[in-house]
Amino acid sequence: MESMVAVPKSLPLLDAACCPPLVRAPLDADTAAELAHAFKAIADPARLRLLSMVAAHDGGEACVCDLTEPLGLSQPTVSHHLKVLVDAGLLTRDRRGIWSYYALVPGALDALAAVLGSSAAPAGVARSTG
Amino acid sequence: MESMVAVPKSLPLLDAACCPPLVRAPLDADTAAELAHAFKAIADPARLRLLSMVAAHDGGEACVCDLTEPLGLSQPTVSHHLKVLVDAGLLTRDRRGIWSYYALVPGALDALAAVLGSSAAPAGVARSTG
DNA sequence: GTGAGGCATCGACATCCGTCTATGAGAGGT
DNA sequence: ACCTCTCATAGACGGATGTCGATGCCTCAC
Repeated sequence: MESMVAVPKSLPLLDAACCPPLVRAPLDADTAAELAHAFKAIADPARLRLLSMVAAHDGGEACVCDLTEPLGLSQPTVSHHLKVLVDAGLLTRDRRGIWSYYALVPGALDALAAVLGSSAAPAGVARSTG
Repeated sequence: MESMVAVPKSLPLLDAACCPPLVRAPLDADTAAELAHAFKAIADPARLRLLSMVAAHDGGEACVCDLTEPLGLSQPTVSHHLKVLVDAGLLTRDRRGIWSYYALVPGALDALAAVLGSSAAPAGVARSTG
């Protein structure tokens, strides 16, 4: 059983947790599990580099062939990491011809940042005297 | 678990990466590894709950005895997770009497959030002189 | 139709990680 | 001095994770 593919949904937890950072109130077990799942997606050197490489690439998108060499990992491994990021709702996949172009999901990283930061939240998020 | 002694200090990587989020330029392997190490610390349900419970606790600090029961994990496991968070520079430990009080490191989570947020780098994260 | 190129999936392997029980180290009270 | 209480550490175990090579699928060119 592919235990890791059990996340077809995007990031509902971020919608629910966009405003109250985890420093405001204790997290329940379920919310913590979903948040941890999202953070696990970015808690890997290869995936962090993939995110930054995709974001910094020309046009804001990149195909696997653009990422394999600079990352120094095999093509299947890169595809695996990209799949994890897509499943986590952080990347989108757009297949054009024989190439798969990956791009950042706008606001996804910001949503994660909003959970962590009490003051680094995007505009509009209330900021209390914490 | 001392084999991961690569991060004995606070979060130097965050000082270096506070301004340029990962979406600005591709991360080098070394920076990515350090960032991943920091995110791994919070990429766990138990540790996320610990962070929130400590932050929301009376006085902004809590001892192990306050955290074990609501977390539903054994005391050694809780101590293990707290150690990971302390090693990651996210918590401080203050031993008073027979109790160990843990508290959030101010700005630590904000620094991590700043790495993620692209447009969430607003009028500058308040970085008190540390 | 046939071949070639790019990518996803499969299966396997080594390692890491979270959890437990058992035990050791300090501090405080009687 | 002794006991109790709190916490940290040690050792062990099962499951999750990152990586690879091999293979299959799909698209395009000829």
